[in-house]
Amino acid sequence: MSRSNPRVLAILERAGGFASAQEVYRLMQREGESIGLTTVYRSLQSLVNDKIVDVLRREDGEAIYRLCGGAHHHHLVCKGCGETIEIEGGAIEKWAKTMAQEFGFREVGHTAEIFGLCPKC
Amino acid sequence: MSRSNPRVLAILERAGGFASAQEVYRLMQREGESIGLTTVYRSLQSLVNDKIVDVLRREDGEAIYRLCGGAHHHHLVCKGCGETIEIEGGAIEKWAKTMAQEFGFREVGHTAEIFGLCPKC
DNA sequence: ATGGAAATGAAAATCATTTTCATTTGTGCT
DNA sequence: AGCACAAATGAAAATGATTTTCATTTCCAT
Ligand SMILES: [Zn+2]
Ligand SMILES: [Zn+2]
Ligand SMILES: [Zn+2]
Ligand SMILES: [Zn+2]
Repeated sequence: MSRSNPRVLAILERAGGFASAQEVYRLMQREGESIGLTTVYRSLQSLVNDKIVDVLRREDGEAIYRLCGGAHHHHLVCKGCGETIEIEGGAIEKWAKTMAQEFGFREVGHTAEIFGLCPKC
Repeated sequence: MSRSNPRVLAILERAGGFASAQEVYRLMQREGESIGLTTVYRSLQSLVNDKIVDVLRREDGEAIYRLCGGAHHHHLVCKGCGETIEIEGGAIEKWAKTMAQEFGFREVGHTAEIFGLCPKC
């Protein structure tokens, strides 16, 4: 699971930072790269494990993979063109901690995304 | 899409407030209710349209349906037993608005969930 | 060069969800 | 009651993403 990773990663970059497994596969085909769909899935999974890419879900449930800096952060996503901006959690970091504490939850994590239309769309 | 809705809704209540379509179906079977899987899907969809239930995604992408009060709110979910607590967004609401504004986004919405282990788990 | 481990990919298997379509049910009218 | 027509239902097939299987290929160390 090593020779393919860089190739998949390169495509993901060229795709604008995010794409589904199927899309990565189609893109690679179109560019004449030789790779199997299975390997695309495996590479993406491996990149997720290494925390090099981030995975989340489209509305329809399809997983999309996204290049991602290492530190904890959140996203501002354009519903129109898909552009993704990494943003700081700011106030919600504390909010999440406080809420969890209030109800006695342990091993807490959180997700938070903002979506809308970017200036261009 | 009317005779089934109340039955599906009743099951969802008895299930603790949330379940996937497949789970609702299995539960109804087990309780001797006569209903088709297709109808379960359709009823849930209809309940979502009427904003009586809320739909979101499990980690694995399966859609789960959840009884839900009408007002805007967020959730604190137990990874162990699935218990869900509705909570206020508090600081998040302003955070989302501010962030969106800063980048010139319009028609903004947001999602935020906290997950962890509840006191019982 | 040789053997074994890791990586690959085609094809089959899974699984949730949607679509199709024929049948059943409900409702209003005569 | 008898009839007509629309809405609701559900079984079975289709779809589509993801995973599993398994035989083959590629690496790498000896
Ligand atoms: Zn945009
Ligand atoms: Zn955060
Ligand atoms: Zn719990
Ligand atoms: Zn909110």
